Amino acid sequence: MLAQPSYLDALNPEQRRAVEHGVFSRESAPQPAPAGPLLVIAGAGSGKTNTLAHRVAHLIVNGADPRRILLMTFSRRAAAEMSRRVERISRQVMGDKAGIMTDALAWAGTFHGIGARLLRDYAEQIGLDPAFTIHDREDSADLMNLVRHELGLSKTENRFPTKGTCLTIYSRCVNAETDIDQVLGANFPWCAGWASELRHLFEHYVEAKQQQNVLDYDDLLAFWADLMAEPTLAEEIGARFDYLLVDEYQDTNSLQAQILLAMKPTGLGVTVVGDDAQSIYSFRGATVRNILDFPQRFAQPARVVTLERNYRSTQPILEASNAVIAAARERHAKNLFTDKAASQRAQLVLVPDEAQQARWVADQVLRQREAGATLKSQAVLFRASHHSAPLELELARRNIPFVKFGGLKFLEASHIKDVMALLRFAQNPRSRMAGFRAVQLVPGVGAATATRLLDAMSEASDPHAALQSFEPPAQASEEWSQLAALYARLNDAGLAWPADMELARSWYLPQLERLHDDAQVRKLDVEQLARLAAGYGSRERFLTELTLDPPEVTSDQSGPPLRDEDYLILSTIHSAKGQEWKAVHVLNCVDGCIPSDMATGTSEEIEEERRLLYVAMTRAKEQLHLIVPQRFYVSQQSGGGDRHVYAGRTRFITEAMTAQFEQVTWPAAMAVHASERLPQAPVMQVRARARSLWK
DNA sequence: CTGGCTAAACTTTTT
DNA sequence: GTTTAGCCAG
Repeated sequence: MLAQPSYLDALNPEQRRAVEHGVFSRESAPQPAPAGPLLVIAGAGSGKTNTLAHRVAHLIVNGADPRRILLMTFSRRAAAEMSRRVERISRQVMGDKAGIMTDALAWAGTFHGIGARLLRDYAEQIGLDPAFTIHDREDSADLMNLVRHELGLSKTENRFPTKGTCLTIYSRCVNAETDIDQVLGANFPWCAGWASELRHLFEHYVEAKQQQNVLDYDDLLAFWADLMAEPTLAEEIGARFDYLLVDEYQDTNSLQAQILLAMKPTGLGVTVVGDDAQSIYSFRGATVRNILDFPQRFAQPARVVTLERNYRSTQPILEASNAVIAAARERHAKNLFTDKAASQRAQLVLVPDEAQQARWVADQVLRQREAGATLKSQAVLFRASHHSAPLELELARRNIPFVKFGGLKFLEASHIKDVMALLRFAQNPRSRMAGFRAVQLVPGVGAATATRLLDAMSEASDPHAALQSFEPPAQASEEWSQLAALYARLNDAGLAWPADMELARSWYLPQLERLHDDAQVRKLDVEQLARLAAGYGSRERFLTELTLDPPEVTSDQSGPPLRDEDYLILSTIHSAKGQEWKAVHVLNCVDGCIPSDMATGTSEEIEEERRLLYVAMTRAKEQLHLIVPQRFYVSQQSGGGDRHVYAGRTRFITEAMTAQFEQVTWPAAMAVHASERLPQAPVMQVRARARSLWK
């Protein structure tokens, strides 16, 4: 007989209720049928990840089959963290056997990643070729651009929306399951005049994807939903899992909710966890209605457990954060409380400009380290990736190591995309996007020759043979034959990954030298990619998983710091979700940055920006600094040249709320000066400009 | 037809 | 500051 399991002792009563919901402690498997649906509303820092991990571990310890647990998280990073914790908890009870059990927790990943796996399994049954490759956002945008050109939409009299905007609109329609007119009206009013052209464009975009046997991110969800719309398949797939758990449910969209319901129509075995106050992905179609309406989606309504005890932050930090979110227009009452008393309030730091902000942060970070805090226990958060640019310079100047999350990714560098295109084209010869990029690497081959080749390949029953027999222009023939030889070898069934990568790399390096002045730096990235490749089992897995879960760190630096080295964390607020640090610095807490001047169109957008600030603030355990640079250097405005503008403190911290903060002015000498100069209302001109772009 | 050039437009958050 | 459309010489 199992004793009262001690791993549950550390949980508070609400957490415990969530963990134990419907789980019967018994010595041996199997568990009885899973219980009804469970919704956990988990406030910031309330031990959400820990609770979910305990629930999974508790299920496994009590006989649930880990191979039949589907665990969906927001990123693969979160999935890995969850698996790690589940194993640690299980180990307390099961000893070494726990490792084997949790290794079997094979279905942990993102909605998109799980979708890709299921679609490959069931491809043939829904008319897909299982060799499909997956387009990342850039590939999707490029394909959209191609179609846009083919339809003559790039030279309309009034400017047609850019490829990125088109893709965003398309994606929104798919993810929110909404008609294009509605999406345009609600989110892209300046494009409303283009509705019929866009519809036409999307029709051809979908056609192009299908011809090329590629799926974009949206397809992974949409086709999964389609798969579940077929009753026999839905039955079969749903029955593969006893338990279905979803983290960060507030950031799922209606398509994801539909998939969830189709997987488990009764709600038996379903657990979702989230916090409506931390919903920050509506730009991606996420809707907070998913979590609010969840209890009523099933015949047997979900049990709701609310976690309000905060284990992360000190009382003053929590009070300041609560004050910010209390001003939200719509708020689902939750009162976070903590035992962690502290005398130090959150700081509101006034600095003259962004350069001084960078200096202040660097000083502060070093001071904390002197006081014993590692760099890794500190983070600098910001709204937009480029906000950290001056700080990155300052850190580099002072030799303070850092790692940046969010923003431009490793995979977006052109030389990395080149290598990926070479491999993707080998994997999927129907992919015009990959082929178009890959073959133009041959000197003397441009867009016209590439198109001629791709046309020949798409008409041929054997595209590989068509490539081999293609006749390039005379001046390219010698280099071409080398590329053709490369593809002959890449298609050899006997080739064992990662040998493909080696072949592609050795063919590509001479091209790299020819194309780029800074070939040496780029070469290091290509080598990094080759090292990464060795960690995957096959070419298909490498391409799929890298696309769905790209390395998060930028590679501009001389390479990511070594694992055991100490480094400061720089992150966009979005990428900071679910994380926590001892000390948090939030850059640019001014109107125009938070809220972003790109997101002040509707009150919904503004509310989301407020939640974004709340998410940033609630990452802090002991120290929180919101920095307010007063002067910005703005360049290239339509109105006339570069100039300085004065920015006001973010509107989300009202005058009344400033009592929650210790106000600091730096350097001290500017204190008097600053209070005279600080305008009450925001005066950044960029907002008007941004709006006028679309008028 | 390719590839180098200039002029002009654009600039959030991410699976 | 960065990407893209368009032009033109070879």
